[in-house]
Amino acid sequence: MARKAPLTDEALEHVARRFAVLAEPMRLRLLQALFAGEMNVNALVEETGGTQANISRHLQTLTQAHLISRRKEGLQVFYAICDPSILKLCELVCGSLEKQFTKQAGAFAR
Amino acid sequence: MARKAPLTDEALEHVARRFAVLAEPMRLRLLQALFAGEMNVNALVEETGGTQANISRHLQTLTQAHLISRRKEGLQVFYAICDPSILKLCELVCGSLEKQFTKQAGAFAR
DNA sequence: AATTAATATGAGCATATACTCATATAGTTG
DNA sequence: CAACTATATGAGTATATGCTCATATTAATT
Repeated sequence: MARKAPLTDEALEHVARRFAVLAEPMRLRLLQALFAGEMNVNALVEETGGTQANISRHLQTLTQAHLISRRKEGLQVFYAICDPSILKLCELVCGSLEKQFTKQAGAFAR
Repeated sequence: MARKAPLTDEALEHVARRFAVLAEPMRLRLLQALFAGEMNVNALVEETGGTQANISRHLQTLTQAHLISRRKEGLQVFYAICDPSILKLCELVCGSLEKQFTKQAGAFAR
């Protein structure tokens, strides 16, 4: 966030939208699968255990947010992570949550 | 995100929840105000231009997520950021969006 | 051209949550 | 204790979005 000037309302909405896109477990599962590399829809369906229709919708959401790229090859469509910040974002959150839970656990430890 | 083992479903839900808490412009505005330091509810109401009831609810959400701390002093309640990762998260997203928009703008430039 | 395979999408339902208004609670002061 | 101030919360409404089922689209194959 700005160290100097505050963000405009429009900028805040964009930031919020970015966080909202990441706020679905199924989409995180898709991203997690894609961290290993490019995959097509069917592979993602199998990997995540979701339905084809639902996965397709989530992939659309991620694509429109420019978090993943779409490459068509014959009948298949391959998706891949195209925003390098995603991994860092997830790692930051995981680290923060881990610390938080550890601290809470410590309140009981003796 | 895990470089080795994938996150469990429960962990993914926690991560998604953390992102969801950050996915509201008004909450981001509150956090932005709090980056400058501890503030009470009334000050935050004035700073953000929201209603008292709404701000109070958002502060509750942020508190329950352990992103901000709550300190009561007489009639007033002071809130402060207590999770250092928030600033980095917001900066990462802003940087990513900025790069994205710059790139899109470049498609038109000549 | 007809069939098959991979992916996308329209429609409808269910749920979550942001917002408002009114009121409750907690603490202070006369 | 009564009046006041700061904050929280119950109830209700509106909107957004995730999910599913069925079907559409696109591309390959025979």
